[in-house]
Amino acid sequence: MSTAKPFTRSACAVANSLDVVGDKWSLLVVRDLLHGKRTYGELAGSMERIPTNILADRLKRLEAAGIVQRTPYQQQPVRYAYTLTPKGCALGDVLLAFVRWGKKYIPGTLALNQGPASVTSEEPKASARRVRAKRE
Amino acid sequence: MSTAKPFTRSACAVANSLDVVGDKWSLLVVRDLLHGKRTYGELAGSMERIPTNILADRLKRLEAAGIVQRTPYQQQPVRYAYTLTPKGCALGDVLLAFVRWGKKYIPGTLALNQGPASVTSEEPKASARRVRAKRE
DNA sequence: CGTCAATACTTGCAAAATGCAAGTTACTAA
DNA sequence: TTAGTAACTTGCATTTTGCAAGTATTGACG
Repeated sequence: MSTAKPFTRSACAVANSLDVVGDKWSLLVVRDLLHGKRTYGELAGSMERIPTNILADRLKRLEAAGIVQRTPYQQQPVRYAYTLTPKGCALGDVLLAFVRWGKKYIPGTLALNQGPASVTSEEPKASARRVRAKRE
Repeated sequence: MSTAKPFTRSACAVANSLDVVGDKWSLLVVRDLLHGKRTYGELAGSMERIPTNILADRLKRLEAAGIVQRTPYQQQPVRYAYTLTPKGCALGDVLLAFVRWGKKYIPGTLALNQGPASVTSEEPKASARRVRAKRE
């Protein structure tokens, strides 16, 4: 029978979660995505200065894991917007736990507007939009 | 003025939390400590087979971060027991968030008795105790 | 006394991940 | 044609991981 046991280490939920987002950058990308950032440039520029090759790699992994979704928002020069899937949004609880713990036990740290309001639907304004505004 | 800004990346609570426990093993050690494991051998043997050098390193880091506490429980051959500080216990909420997320979104995973009951005060029985049992 | 066994770590070294800088591709405005 | 922006990719040096084996301490056994 198909025993279906692709677990790297064990069946522990914690261990397997860490195999997906247990590194120093993945959850920061998810955090920024929750905050409303959507393009590669926004993620690369605004964060804690994640190296661009790491960002590209994390986005690929997170997409493969079904946590982020990549959709083209423009055709001519194909540009992609990254958004969280329900699975990715659910990581907000983990983020929130980290925020609470960090704020309480690491003096000086603070939460950057961890509100659910920032996940509203806006278009990737400015940047690439500016281009075709003049054309018509 | 003493601006006190020892932050590696930013003042974000998430980023700083990840700088402390944002790797694949640290939280698993905390998990096992929450489950009642206390000695180096128990941690090394029972887990998802953490390499022993990594375990030693993580215990040092977690101790330096004020998350675990190392206390001798025996003098002759000095043996240490590792326990969680309040700061370390508080990571239980983060673990719990991971468990919930993992169980929901990673099929097949499960929580290993994540009960707070296991943190009661027992002695590091067996192991080193067996030795002097025969003496009397 | 010599050897074995157990606990708790270290050390060596190959393999993988990370981080910085620079390059590439696509396309458009001037 | 030149310059500029967005989105990546590539090279390479440094760091971290992981596996295996070794070390140190002490009691047990013969």
